[in-house]
Amino acid sequence: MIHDYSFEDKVLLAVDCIIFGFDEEDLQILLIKRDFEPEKGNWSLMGGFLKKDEDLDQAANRILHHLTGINNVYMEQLYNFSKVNRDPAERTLSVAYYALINIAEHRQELTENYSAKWFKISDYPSLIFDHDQMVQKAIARLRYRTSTNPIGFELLPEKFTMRQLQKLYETILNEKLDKRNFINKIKSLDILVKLNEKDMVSSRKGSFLYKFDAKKYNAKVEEGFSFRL
Amino acid sequence: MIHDYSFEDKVLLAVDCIIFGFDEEDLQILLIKRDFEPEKGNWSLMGGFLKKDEDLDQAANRILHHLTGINNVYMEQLYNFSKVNRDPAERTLSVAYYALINIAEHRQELTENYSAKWFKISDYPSLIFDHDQMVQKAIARLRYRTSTNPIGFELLPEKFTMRQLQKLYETILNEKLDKRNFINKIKSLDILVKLNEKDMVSSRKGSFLYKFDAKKYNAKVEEGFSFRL
DNA sequence: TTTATTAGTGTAGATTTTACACTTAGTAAA
DNA sequence: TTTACTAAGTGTAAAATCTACACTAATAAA
Repeated sequence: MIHDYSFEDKVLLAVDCIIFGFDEEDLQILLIKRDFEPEKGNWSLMGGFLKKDEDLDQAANRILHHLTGINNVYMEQLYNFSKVNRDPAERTLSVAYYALINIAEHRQELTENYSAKWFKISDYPSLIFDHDQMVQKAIARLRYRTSTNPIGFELLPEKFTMRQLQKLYETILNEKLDKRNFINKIKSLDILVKLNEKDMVSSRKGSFLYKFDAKKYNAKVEEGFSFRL
Repeated sequence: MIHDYSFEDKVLLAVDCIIFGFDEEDLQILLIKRDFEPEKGNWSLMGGFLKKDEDLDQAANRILHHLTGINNVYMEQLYNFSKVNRDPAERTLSVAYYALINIAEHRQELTENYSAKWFKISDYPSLIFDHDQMVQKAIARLRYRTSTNPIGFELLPEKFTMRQLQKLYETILNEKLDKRNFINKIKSLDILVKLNEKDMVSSRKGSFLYKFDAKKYNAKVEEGFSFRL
């Protein structure tokens, strides 16, 4: 039984972020080229180290903000990766977080001020250390989470079309969905508001825009409703 | 961009284990009375600190074995708890793991050699630090995991009756299940073997014993089967 | 031999999921 | 202004799954 903490080993704790975006057709992740050794010049998740006066959520937000200028997005802790030699330079553990970004809203700030680059999930370079494993685990978690919570909307503009939403789920779940069945399902959930506004980009006819109604959703949850796609 | 790791803060990393058992009627957790300050004399999860030459899975197994004599059980990393003042004595983070134990098989060694005690999930003392939160999160994860993976069997003896299995799921999911529907569902999964043996304890008639057929399950998974209860 | 107790079994109705094809609205080109 | 083009939008029948429900069977103890 341990009494005196001072005999215990301390470790460096990194926080690495899998940042997801969605752009019309593809689920994407935001990567940076590492500019220091080891693995200098190779692609990497965004990361940093936990400081002693912050918790992990704060660290993840700080790191995301520092490297991208982005604030206030959906983030969730994923897993603590701890293999002894995962970082050849020194013993570090890394707590992975994933974040959901609305690409369109943040494209400017990202490309103007930071050296990050978006890659399609279906075709991204291999990453340093165990970062590939982190991405795979993040995708699995994202699949589960988007099926049980209405967080997919975080990846879309505030106003979106049914086709965008469907395409998003198809991409995340990696399966083709039937248009009518999908719309019927979504409508039956009754957590969207249909706007009197059309998106005219995707077709001549134009398609109606919808918004996620968070207030309605929360009220329904109070009454026992649970989202399930 | 960080270059020299030596300027970064290091932290103490604890590993705490939520150890689940199941005993006829109730889901239980194994707790110990803390015998050092702070919070001496209060009930606590089993924990210890990560050593620099082991990964978290190893640490969790070592701690479990050291405090209970138990080896080779199902364990899964849960979450990394990191609130700055969660341990008033010193800044520590804690990675929670949960374990599934077949109580009957381990009762002897536990009560003979160690000072741990089983408590019903429905009625256990309040715990030190953020350990109550850990337990709640572990229950939620257990609920999800047992619905999507055949790990419930880890909590039962190798040979078990349908009623035991049903009672187990009822307890974990916290809802009453219909006997016939449950059995039909389980049978349709086709991953159990019925033995020519009866358990005569629970009734005069006796009830047939079953075993989980891991080989068959794995073969089915290969072919695209997925467990879902 | 009777009694008491839990094990074990099937089905009809309700609900949910799936598969599937044509019309409409609007733009752009002729 | 007519025509052609493109993606949006809509409903239903069949299949699959889920749910509710009650009696008989086997055995040990009295």
